[in-house]
This record gives sequence, C-alpha cells and structure tokens, in this order.
Amino acid sequence: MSDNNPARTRIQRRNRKAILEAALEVFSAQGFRGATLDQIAAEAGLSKPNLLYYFASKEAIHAELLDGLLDTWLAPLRELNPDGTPQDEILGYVRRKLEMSRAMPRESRLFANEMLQGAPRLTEVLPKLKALVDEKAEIIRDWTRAGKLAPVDPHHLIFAIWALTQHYADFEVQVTAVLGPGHDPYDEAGAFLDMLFTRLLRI
Amino acid sequence: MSDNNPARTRIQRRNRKAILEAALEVFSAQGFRGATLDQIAAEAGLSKPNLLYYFASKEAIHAELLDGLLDTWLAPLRELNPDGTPQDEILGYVRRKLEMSRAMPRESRLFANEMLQGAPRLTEVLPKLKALVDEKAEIIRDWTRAGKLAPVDPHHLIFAIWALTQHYADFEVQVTAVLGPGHDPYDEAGAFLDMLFTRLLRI
DNA sequence: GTCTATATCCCGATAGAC
DNA sequence: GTCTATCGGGATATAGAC
Repeated sequence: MSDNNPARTRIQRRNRKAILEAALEVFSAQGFRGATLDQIAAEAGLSKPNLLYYFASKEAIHAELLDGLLDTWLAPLRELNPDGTPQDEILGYVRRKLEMSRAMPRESRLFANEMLQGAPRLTEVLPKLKALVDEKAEIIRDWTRAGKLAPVDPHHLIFAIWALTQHYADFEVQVTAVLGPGHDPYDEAGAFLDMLFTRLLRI
Repeated sequence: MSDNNPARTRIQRRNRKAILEAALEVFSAQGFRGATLDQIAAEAGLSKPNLLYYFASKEAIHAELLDGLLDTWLAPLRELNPDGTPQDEILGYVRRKLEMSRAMPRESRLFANEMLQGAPRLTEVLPKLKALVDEKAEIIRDWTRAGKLAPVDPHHLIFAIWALTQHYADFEVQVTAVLGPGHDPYDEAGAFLDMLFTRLLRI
C-alpha cells in the first residue's frame, strides 16, 4: 500500500516505507507469530519504540501489508480479456503470474502463510476473490463452448495456474535444492508452463 | 513416527501418540512459533507438565513429527516403476499424491510451513530428496528419449505434480471459498489432473 | 505418572526524558 | 521524533508434592 498522504513529512514517508519493507521481509519468512518487532525494527534500522511511533501495533503493520496484497495478487487475472484470443489470453495470464512470483516472492509467501493458517485475516475478502474467479471462469467456459479451447474445468484451470506459478516462490528452497546450481528456475518454468498449458488447451 | 518400543507401557504409547496427533493438529495450523504447549496439551487431554514428561521440549515434539514426514511424503514417488507403462506410471503417481493430500492435509501443511520458512529444520535432508528426484527424473528422461512420452523437463514435471496436488491441501480455505458449497474438490481435481497430465504427456 | 505452583525468559507495548 | 528504561502478559520449562 503506497503512502501519498501529503500530511506526512518526507522522513515519515521514508520511515513508514522502511518499516513495511522490513516487515514484509520478516513476516513472509517467519509468519505472523514467528516474527518479532525486534527483528523488524533491526531490519528497518529503527528502535522498537520508534517503530511503534509509526504503527499502533504489530497487528497494524501486518494488516497494512495484507491490505493491498489481494488486489495486487489478482491484478494479472483481472487483465484476462474476453475479447482476446483464448490461448493467448490464458498463456499471457500464466506468464504474468509467473513473473509476479519471480518479482515478488516475499509477497507470495506472506499470502501462502495466511492461507495455510486458514486465512484468519483474509476471510472477509475471500468472497471478493470468489466473485472475480467466477466471472473469469465464465469467460473461459464460453471459450470452450465456442470450441476455441479444449474442454476443461475453468475453476480448476485457475487453481492450476496459481499452484504452478506460486510454487516457485513458496517452495523456493526445495526447488533450488532439487535443481542444484546453474539453473534459473523461473526461466525453465516459463518454458515448461508454456508447453503445459499449450498442450492442455489446444483443440 | 510409530512407536513400537517394547520398553514403553501401553499407557505411555497411547499418550505419546495422543500428543503427536495433537501436535500435528496445532503445528500444521499455526506453525512452530504460533503453536503453544497449552494448545497441544489441551488438544491431547493432558496437562502441560505431563506433556513435558513425555517429550523433552516443544522442539522435540516438532522434530519427531518432521522426522518421518519426508519419507512418508516421498513414498508415492519411490513407487514410480521404470519397468511400468510410462503414462500409467506418471498418472498413478499423480493419483497417489493427490490421495495423500486428501488423506493427510495436516501433514501437507506442516511440510509447507517448513518450506515457506526456508526449511530450517529440513536442510540436512534436502540432498536426500534431490537424489531421489534425480533418480526418478532419469527414468522419465529415458521414457521420453524412447518416444514413450511427449518431451518434457522431468524435474519441472515433478514440481508440477507436487504443486498441483499439494495445493488442494495447503490452500484448502481458498479452494473451498472459491468453489462454494456442493463440491468435492479432490474428486474434481482427480478428473482434472488426469486430463491435464494425459494431454501433457501423450505422444 | 500426574498434578499445582512457580521460576525464567521473551515479547509487545508504554512512560517519560531529551 | 527518537531514545532508554520498564511494565505486564504469556510462554517454555522445572520443582516438588502426591
């Protein structure tokens, strides 16, 4: 969540930004309970009380991180264009989502941490997520009905795209350990997923 | 990890089992730091000091849970038979792995929690995992070389199977929220994944 | 083996000087 | 705005009676 509040000074904006950056680093790696304000403060280069001068509580920092996350996370899906070429639209979505995993692995892990724990701080936004997925699933269903895509369950297709792209961020240690040195996981995944979804969806 | 130590009484075995069951419930839902001994003791129906009579520490309980987990988790992959029919072998692996997610979602989430945090308590076993995956990847590579499977990167094929099957356990709240009532996610996933891997691998 | 009581430490949050 | 010092709650682990 960006902070353009003009009532804040440059220093305030800079410190808030540093805190959120540090909090993302720590929360995504340790989970909410696993993270401590000491770690976040150290990472941000501030003292713990100073950190609490900018945010009311640990919970408030975490909430602000989560606040914009779902929208960011769903942006690539929103771009799915009903008037585009079906194959290209799906493949484009896969590529955007994989790029997002590469560019924002910490956000991916923050999100995964929440989901693993039953999404206690995201329950009220899950209906919004369902609405968007249902809308896009309907588009995909129309494409398959029109014979432009091989028949496929649209909801599980979307789950597959999520699972396959987020896996590279969320299970990064495992991927790295298994591939060994000398690999770019995301480059390889890009080629692999292109092929996978092409074969899955072609008529 | 089963406990057949004959030096232990029936009561001891029963209590240890109850503690590990309770700990699996709590650790998988809350992560290591998020879980408390109070929660585990309550879930197991024991007092907290009594719980620590059976296990030296919180860490020890967690370690014992993780101890057998990787082997259990990799068992379906171990069964991949180089002398079987390639398509059937892969599809069989996918089905076993999905069944495992259905039957053991808490173990899946315990594992995911560890991976998300960089696998601090599993780093020394990751090389073992790599060795098994490399061995099975070689089998798959032979199959594609022999023209029995469509060409595919074997490592990323295995990642895809992990990601697609574990997703239904690890992101269960999201899957349930998006599908809405009246769905059996695992039944639907079974059909979807059968189709996906059939289309991906057929010559 | 199981309990109550408690030691000890850590963490989130606040007080108050500067 | 930032700091040092500290409060108060909660968590792991232990002591010791039964």
